[in-house]
Amino acid sequence: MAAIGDVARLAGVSKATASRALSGKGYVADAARRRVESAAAEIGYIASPDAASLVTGRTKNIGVVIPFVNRWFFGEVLEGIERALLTAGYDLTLYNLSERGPERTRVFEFFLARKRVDAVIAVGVDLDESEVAALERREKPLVCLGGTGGTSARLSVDDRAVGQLATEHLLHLGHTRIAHLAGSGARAHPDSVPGRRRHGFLDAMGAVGKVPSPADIVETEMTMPGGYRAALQLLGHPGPRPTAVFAASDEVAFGAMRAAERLGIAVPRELSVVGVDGHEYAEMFDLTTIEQYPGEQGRSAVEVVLRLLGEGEVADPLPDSGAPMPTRLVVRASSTAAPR
Amino acid sequence: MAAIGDVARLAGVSKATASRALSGKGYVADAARRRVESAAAEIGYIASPDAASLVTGRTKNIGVVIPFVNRWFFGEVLEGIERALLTAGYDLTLYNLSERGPERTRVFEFFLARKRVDAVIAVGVDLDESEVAALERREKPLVCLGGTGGTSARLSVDDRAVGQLATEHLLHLGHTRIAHLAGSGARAHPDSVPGRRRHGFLDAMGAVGKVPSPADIVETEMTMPGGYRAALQLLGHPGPRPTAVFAASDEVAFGAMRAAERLGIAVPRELSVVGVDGHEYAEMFDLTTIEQYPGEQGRSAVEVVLRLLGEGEVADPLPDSGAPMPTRLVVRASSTAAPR
DNA sequence: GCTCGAGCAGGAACCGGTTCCACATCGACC
DNA sequence: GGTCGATGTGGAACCGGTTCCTGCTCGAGC
Repeated sequence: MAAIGDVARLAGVSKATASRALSGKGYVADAARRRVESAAAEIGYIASPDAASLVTGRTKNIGVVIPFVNRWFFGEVLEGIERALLTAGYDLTLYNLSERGPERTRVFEFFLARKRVDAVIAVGVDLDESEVAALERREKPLVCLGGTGGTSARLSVDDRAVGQLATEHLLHLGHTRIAHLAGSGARAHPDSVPGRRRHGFLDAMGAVGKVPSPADIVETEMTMPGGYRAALQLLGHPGPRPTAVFAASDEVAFGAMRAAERLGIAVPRELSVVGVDGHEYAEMFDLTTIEQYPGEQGRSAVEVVLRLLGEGEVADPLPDSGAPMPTRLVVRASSTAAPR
Repeated sequence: MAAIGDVARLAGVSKATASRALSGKGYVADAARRRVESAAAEIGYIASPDAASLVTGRTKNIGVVIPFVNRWFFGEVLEGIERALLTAGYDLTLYNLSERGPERTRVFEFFLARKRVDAVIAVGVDLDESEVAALERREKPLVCLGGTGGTSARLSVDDRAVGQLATEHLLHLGHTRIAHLAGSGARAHPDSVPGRRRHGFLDAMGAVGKVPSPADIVETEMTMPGGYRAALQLLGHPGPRPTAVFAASDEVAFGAMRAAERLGIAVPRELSVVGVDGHEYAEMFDLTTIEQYPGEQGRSAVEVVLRLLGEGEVADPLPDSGAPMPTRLVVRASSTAAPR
């Protein structure tokens, strides 16, 4: 394989000059630069990132830790991150981790601690102190998107407000008994995403003097089958039922709609359903939802990471770092309506 | 940051011995090995992969090219690959590429051609010669999972047989007019996955002397909304309709079922639907499907890659390299039934 | 005419490992 | 007792870049 020494020799300059010519840093005469460039092209020279990393300490590679790739929100975030990194000339190393365990420890202590990545983006991960410490010890910038833990840069939507808004929408329609299909751990971890959404739900209910019965808050895995099972449990028994459901995600909402159909409950005539995400299927299911823009969120996370690494114009204004990411309520009449 | 020289000094040995002790290669006295190990632990030494790669030429990093992360099949494959690589101590660098274009060229010519990855796994990508050549030039092993192009290692299910089996199932039930919701490009690219499934469909129909009318084969994006729109087009008009549909994927099938519901067509009484994939939602939707096991497929791809890289026991028998990956027909009575 | 700094180029050190080679020791075997 | 192979160790070269430092040229300014 061609090395930079070969290019230099062919161009009749030293390695130092060839390096400067190709990287564009430092003084190089135009003529020399052109000779180096054409020499490089001629022998198909491609620089070894390893050698460069070794001396510069930069790898142009970002580690991304994400618990699922196959849930819509996470998949979209990942795609957004990937695209943004690629256009910035960065690689993305993927670590697909969910539950705590030896594997997860190994990734933080070993894989991420090596010199391989310049920084880490953690999406929807609840980090504990030791994990954050492992990164800090190696001075790796960390950007968190959703999830909890990690002190430095953090991006997220205001999940409490999201839960509140969704619930208020149902209240405005005149519903009085509203149930919540919450994500698992919502009660146990009030700071987690499901916890915050549940909190918003309770706030909105409390504001109009309602205290939901415990049976009207069901926790479930945030997937379609999870929503399906939870909704069967919530709606499947005889006797009075809630007339509206706030589902912690669109996928849960789809499952709930499917369960309602199975139970012969008409949506929205007998049951209103609202979700969260702006899932690409929401339109097809005619689901009222609070959209968030995961692809954009991923892109923003990359922006912040690059800024932390000192890339891009220093003059670039920081993106309102504190402010929550945008969301939008999208009402679709065939999933939410006034109660009978 | 601690370097191997520091470890060596602390242990009272040379760099060479420290390196041998830590890598386990070459002769090292037990006592020395223990001293080196405890010295390394004491100062929290972690080897720099860049330095090691520079001299060994191995990066312990595999590039994965995949067109979508947010479709079930691809997400599962990706998860399977990730897990298998992680346990083998490899990193995974993700390239999320679909359409041909300058970006895709850039990835093959530049990102993948550098020394950063030891090998490439391409999932569901139709590679052209120049792309394959770019990898061969750099002597990077390439394993393909689905998709077309690329001569070396290739894993896939027998998609023609899958299409045939699905269709035969419907024929056995007594259906005579069967439609096919095909993936886009099925007709134009007979070697692609959708093309092969369509081929199997036509074969099965042909074997009983039927030639489907062109209107009964609709091509669509292989997603739920795609299946929905295609099914509306197929079933939405007045007049006689097909009594069964073979959908090119489960997601398409879900969309079709949703469309049927919207049109007031009862499944399976008036319309049988069969899909392909074994999607995690298939059980909930009670969908008859031909399961394949994308997670397993990803794992197998990793196995092959590692073997090509000379990892693992040389004695390991090759996994029946030529044979197609397994599939299984799962009949669920509430999506397929005999016609009225 | 001299000084000074900008522009340009090359030699050499260096990043942090791995590996080749030379050398030393020691027990076994003839 | 001498030869041989297995075992163990260290010095030094090397992988392929980047960057520091030195030195040269040349035009501008005094």
